[in-house]
Amino acid sequence: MDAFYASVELLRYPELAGQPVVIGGGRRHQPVLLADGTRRFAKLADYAGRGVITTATYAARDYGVHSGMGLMKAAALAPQAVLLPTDFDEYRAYSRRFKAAVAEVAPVIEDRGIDEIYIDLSDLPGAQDSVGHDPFGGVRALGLEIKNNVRRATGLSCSIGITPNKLLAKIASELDKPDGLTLLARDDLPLRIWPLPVRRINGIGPKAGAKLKALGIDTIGQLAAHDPQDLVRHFGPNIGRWLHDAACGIDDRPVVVFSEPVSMSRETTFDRDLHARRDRAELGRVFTELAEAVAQDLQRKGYAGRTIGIKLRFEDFKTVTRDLTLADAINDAKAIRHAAGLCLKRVDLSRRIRLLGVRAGNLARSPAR
DNA sequence: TCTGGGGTCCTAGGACCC
DNA sequence: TCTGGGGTCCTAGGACCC
Repeated sequence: MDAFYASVELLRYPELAGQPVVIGGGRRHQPVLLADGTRRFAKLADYAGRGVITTATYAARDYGVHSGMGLMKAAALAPQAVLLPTDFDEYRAYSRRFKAAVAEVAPVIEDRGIDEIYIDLSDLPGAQDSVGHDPFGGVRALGLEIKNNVRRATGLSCSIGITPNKLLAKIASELDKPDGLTLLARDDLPLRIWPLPVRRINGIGPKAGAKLKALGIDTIGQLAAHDPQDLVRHFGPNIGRWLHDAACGIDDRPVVVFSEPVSMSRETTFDRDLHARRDRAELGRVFTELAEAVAQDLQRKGYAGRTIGIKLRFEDFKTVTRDLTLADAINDAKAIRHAAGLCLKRVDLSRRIRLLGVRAGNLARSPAR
């Protein structure tokens, strides 16, 4: 989906169309409905806190702001941009709608979070057809049908890449954003994929990107031309081989239509860093709330966790985790809080705490309450 | 003006067992 | 006193993604 959260907000506030809009932060900057029927929106410049951008409209991105950027930093770049609070319930509702609209056309879908999916078109009637002189006319028609269905159901645009595998589809879907439809065959690799920077490969993040750059590898083509043995030397056998395969467009991962969850967690960043002793009461209260939230999530979805863990981030941004595996899976708030408390005892709390989280892993199905 | 929240997967060392 | 090879489970941290 294109700029998903921002696009959903534009449906609600159409007067913001074309303007730089940024989504992020807490509840404190709701739009206010004025007596004359217009709305007053918060500006990025008004923000104070530790939030980050979850999504920015394309107009806002022109100012150099992007998702993940701290709102205070973004305010320096685009002070007049409109700031809206994140409304996950609304985005989840639109997420369900767009996925249902796709499923009407192509039901083999892999969920990749709230605004992304992989679709397997290979067994769909017409997928292999050519239309006129276009050998890929069949899949192009399918792509257009999916886009139309999504727009009809949600009013939103999406971008689609149709290729022989998931790796290439992900890259192709981003080549023509927004409202794109990009078709790519194996033969297109040298011309369309190899000139792109290695970071476009899903799975090459900041660390691997920097390491490749240090080796003189900037583009996917350079990665494909590089000696695989040398990549194995620098990245280990698994990542080394994967890097080279990916650059050559090789990817045989199937579209996975269902997978069991592995863990469920809740975490929160405090408005100010808390001290284990001086802020003991507040810390304890939040800790209990997080345990209760995890318990609720588990119960609502019908799971219990045998491993309970905590996460702390300190004022210097160093992050530690501790976990504890029990004899039996639990999803009761009191039991989770107790196990998490045992974990907390194993952490040195001399630094001030920025973030606290509670996690349940090793999940097993449990009757929903 | 530093850096959210919810996830997955991988690695590596140690305990423990046969 | 010094020593095998294979396996599983647990814990902690880190890279990466949406």
